[in-house]
Amino acid sequence: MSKCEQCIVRQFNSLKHLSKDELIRMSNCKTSKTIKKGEFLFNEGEHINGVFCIKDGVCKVSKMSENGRNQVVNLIKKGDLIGERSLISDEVSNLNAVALNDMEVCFIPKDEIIKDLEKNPNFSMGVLKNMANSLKNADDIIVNMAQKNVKQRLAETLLHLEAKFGVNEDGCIDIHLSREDIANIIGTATESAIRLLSEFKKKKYLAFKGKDIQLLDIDSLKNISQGF
Amino acid sequence: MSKCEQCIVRQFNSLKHLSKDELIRMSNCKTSKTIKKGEFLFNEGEHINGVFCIKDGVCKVSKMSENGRNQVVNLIKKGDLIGERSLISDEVSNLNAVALNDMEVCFIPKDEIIKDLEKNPNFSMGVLKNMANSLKNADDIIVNMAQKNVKQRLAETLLHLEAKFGVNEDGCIDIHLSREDIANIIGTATESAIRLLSEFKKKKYLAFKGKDIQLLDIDSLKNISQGF
DNA sequence: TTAAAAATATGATATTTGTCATGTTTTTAC
DNA sequence: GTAAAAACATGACAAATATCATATTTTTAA
Repeated sequence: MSKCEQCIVRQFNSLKHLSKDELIRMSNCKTSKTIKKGEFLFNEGEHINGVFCIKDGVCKVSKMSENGRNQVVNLIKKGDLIGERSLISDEVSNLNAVALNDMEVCFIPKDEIIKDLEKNPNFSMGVLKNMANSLKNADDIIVNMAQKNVKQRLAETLLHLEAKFGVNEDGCIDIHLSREDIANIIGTATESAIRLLSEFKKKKYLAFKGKDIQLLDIDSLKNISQGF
Repeated sequence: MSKCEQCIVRQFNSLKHLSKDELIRMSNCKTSKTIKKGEFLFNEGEHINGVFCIKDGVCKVSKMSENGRNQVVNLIKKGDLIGERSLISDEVSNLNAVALNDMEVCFIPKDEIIKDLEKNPNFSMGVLKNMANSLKNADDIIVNMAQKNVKQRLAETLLHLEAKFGVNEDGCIDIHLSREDIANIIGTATESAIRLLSEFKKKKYLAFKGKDIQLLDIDSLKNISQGF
């Protein structure tokens, strides 16, 4: 089993604040898992009791609305931690997480990390900073959901996805999402998302390569996202 | 000037984890302020550099959307802390806060609190728990904004307001919000909010007393909020 | 490879919501 | 107390979006 103290992935999240000793202890109690595309990391209503550190792959974090539709609230990628909230509150998860492609993750049990959180102020400040940042993002998303129309949100989301996942050798946004996933991110019907993507394609703001999306006219998309 | 160690308000927020010594030091560097209805606690783009502890009154926390409309993301009341994020990141505020009625607040400078955060694990865990909770709420709001229609969101918001602020001697929700405020919470046009409130009134789900709102048929409102 | 299933696409239509106009009521400031 | 401003209210209409139907393409699994 790989060793946390030698793992580069931890450099990208709050685990970078842990000392070598703390990492060695963590290594001894963590478990590594492979999660296949489409499988769950965890489900709404489950006790997570630990933190997942994503070594590779991407998962979507979503929640069922009372209307019976699924809303994607976050995409988590290599280097991210997920489940930090389970460390802090004893409640069951309010979200579920599904792998969008094959993933390599490590699971670190809650009990182990809690000690570090209490003894290592650098680490707890790191976790706090991370949460503060997530909270700020969440506020921005709330404002966008509440105040922007579907077209604006689609443009915004496409720009955001390209910024977060970069482009592959084809120039396409380097993550494969179904049209339904995209609709569930922006909070609209799948048909509406498809229609608007077609419109954007017709206007040459983007192109489809296979099912992936290449952004062609960033400026226009920015303008649309801002309501011009 | 009143003393933090004798102030009951702190029992309602993470400051309850501070020791007597820490509170005495805090007392010596805090400032008390009276904020009149309609005045700002802070504005988008400002460096806050500290935390406000609300001794009395209510403020709305909002953010301008790129569309030029105001979105209320939170209501903060007696006992709450606001500005915790400023402790953790050095960025300017992304939100602004306006008093909805006359307020009594204490301002505690960042430098003072940072020390406690690093030295008192109970306190930092308390702040973490608080943030974790806010984050969970934010996720719920995102899902509601994205998946519920305006009528559902209005019903949901009315129930939420009554749960948070209780009812006064008239049986009305004990907070005065303008129709515009309500519209800015649910993310709709003021006219739409007014129209739906009138509809709810006509159907006897609620009544107006003066400008305040009394919920009459909680069950129906719950059903509406859930899409029935 | 091939049939079945899932995803994508698009039209037609109904519903929801926003916008503009206008009038009334309430609040504010002098 | 009164005039002006703000808040509330409602109608008419336009725009945005959801829903349902159906066809095509792509993916999956045997």
